Amino acid sequence: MVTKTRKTNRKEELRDLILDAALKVFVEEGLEHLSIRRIAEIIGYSPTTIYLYFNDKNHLLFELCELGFLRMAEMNNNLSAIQNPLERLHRMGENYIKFGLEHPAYYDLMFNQAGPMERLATMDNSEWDSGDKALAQLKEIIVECIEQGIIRKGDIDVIAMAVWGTVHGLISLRVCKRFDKLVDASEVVQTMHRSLEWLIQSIYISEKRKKQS
Amino acid sequence: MVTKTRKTNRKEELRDLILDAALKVFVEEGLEHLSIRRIAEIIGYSPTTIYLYFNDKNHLLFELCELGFLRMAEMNNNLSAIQNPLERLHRMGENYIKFGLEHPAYYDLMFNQAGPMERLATMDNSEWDSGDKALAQLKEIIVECIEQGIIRKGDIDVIAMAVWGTVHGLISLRVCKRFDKLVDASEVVQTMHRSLEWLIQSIYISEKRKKQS
DNA sequence: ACAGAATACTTAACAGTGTTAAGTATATTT
DNA sequence: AAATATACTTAACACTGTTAAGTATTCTGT
Repeated sequence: MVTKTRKTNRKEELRDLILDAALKVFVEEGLEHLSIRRIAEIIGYSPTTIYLYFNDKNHLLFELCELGFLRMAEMNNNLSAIQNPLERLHRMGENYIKFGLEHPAYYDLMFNQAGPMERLATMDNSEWDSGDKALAQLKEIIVECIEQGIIRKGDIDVIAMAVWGTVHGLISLRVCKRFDKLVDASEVVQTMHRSLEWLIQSIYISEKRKKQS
Repeated sequence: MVTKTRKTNRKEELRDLILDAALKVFVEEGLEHLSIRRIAEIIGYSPTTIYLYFNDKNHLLFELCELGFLRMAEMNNNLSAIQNPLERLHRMGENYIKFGLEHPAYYDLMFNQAGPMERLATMDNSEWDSGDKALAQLKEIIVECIEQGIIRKGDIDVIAMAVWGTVHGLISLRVCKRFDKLVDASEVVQTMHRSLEWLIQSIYISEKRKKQS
C-alpha cells in the first residue's frame, strides 16, 4: 500500500512537471510555440512520455484551462466584502478584465481556443464544472440585484449571458488584437474599463428613478 | 498593352481561384483543414504556386477576412430603411448575430484567429479599413441615438466599444463553443437574441422617463 | 528568324507538428 | 530464478508552412 501510494505520487509528480513546463512555454513564448516536443525538451523526457500522462494535446490544454479557472476564481476572493450587489457585479467584471489583461495566453486558451472544448466534448460525463461554477456565481449576483430592485427584472439567463458577453467581448477583442489598429493604444485599456462602467450604469435603477415609476 | 492587360487578368483569375478554393475548404471542412497543400490539390496546381500570389498563409487568411467583411457589410443594407436609430442599432446587432451563426468559420477568422491580424501588423500603411468602416457605421448610429435623446449622453468610443463588445462576446462564446455545456442547446440562440434585446432596452431612455427627469 | 530575358510554374527539400507501434531496460512479484 | 509489470525511448507516419533551385514556355528586341 505504501509503495503503491509512493508510486502514484511519483506519477502525479511527473504529470505536474509536464503541466508546469507547458505553462511556462505558453506564457513565456506563446501558445503557438507550445508543442509536445518543446515540453519534452524542457522536462528532459522523450515526447512520447507525455502521452503516458495525457491522452492527447487537447487533454493537456484542457488541464491548463482548469488551472486558469482556478487562478481566475482566486481573483474573485475580494468580492464577498462588497455589500452592494451591483458594485459586486462591477468588481467581478473588473476582475475579469484584469485577468484577461494580465494573462492573455490563459484567457485565449480558456475562451477562444478550440482544443480544450474538443477535449470536453469527448468526455461524456458531461458537465463543464469550471464554467458552470463561474456562471453560477455571476447569476447569483444578478439575482441579488433584481431582488433588491437595483436592476430591472428579467430572465436571469438572458441577463447573465448579456453581462458575460459584454465583458468577454471586450477582453476577447483585445486579446485577439482587434482593437490594435482601431483604438489608440494608450487609451484602449481605459476605454474598456469605462465601457464596463457604462454598462453597469445603464442597467442601474437609481432610487430617484424607482420612486418616479 | 492589350496583351499586358490580358495577362494581368489571368493572374487575377488564378488568385481568385485560390481564394475560392480556400473559401470552399474552410467553410466546408473547417479552418483546421485549410492548408496550402489542400488548396493546391483542389485547384490542380503545385503548393508553391500559391506563394506567387500570396506572401504567406496569413496573407491569404487576411484576404479571406476581407471577403468576410464584404459579406457582412452586405447584410447591413437593410439598415437605412429604419428610421429610429436605436431600432437601427438593434437590427445591426441582429445582423451581426445572424452573420456569426450563419458563417461561424468566417466569424472565427475575422475576429478570433491570430493569422489575419499578424498579416495586418506587417503592413505598415497602417490602417484596418474593413474594421474602421464597420466601427464608423456603429458610431454614427450611436451619435444619432444620443442626438435624439434616445440613449444617455456619453463618450462615443466608450459606448461603441461596449455595444460591439456585447454583441461580439455573445457570438464569440457561441462560435468558440463556450455555451455548449452551460446553456441548453435548444435555447442558446434565442437567449442570445434576448440578451441583445435586454441591452437595447437597458440603454433606452423612454419618453416618459425623459419628461420625469 | 534567332538570342536573351521574362513569365509561370514545379521539384525537392528543410524544419517543424501531433501521434502511434514496437522495443528496452529496470524493478517487482511469484 | 523466471515471469511480469512499470516507465520510458526509438523510429516512424502523415501531416504542416515555406524556400531555393530548376524547367519549360512565351515574349521581346535586334
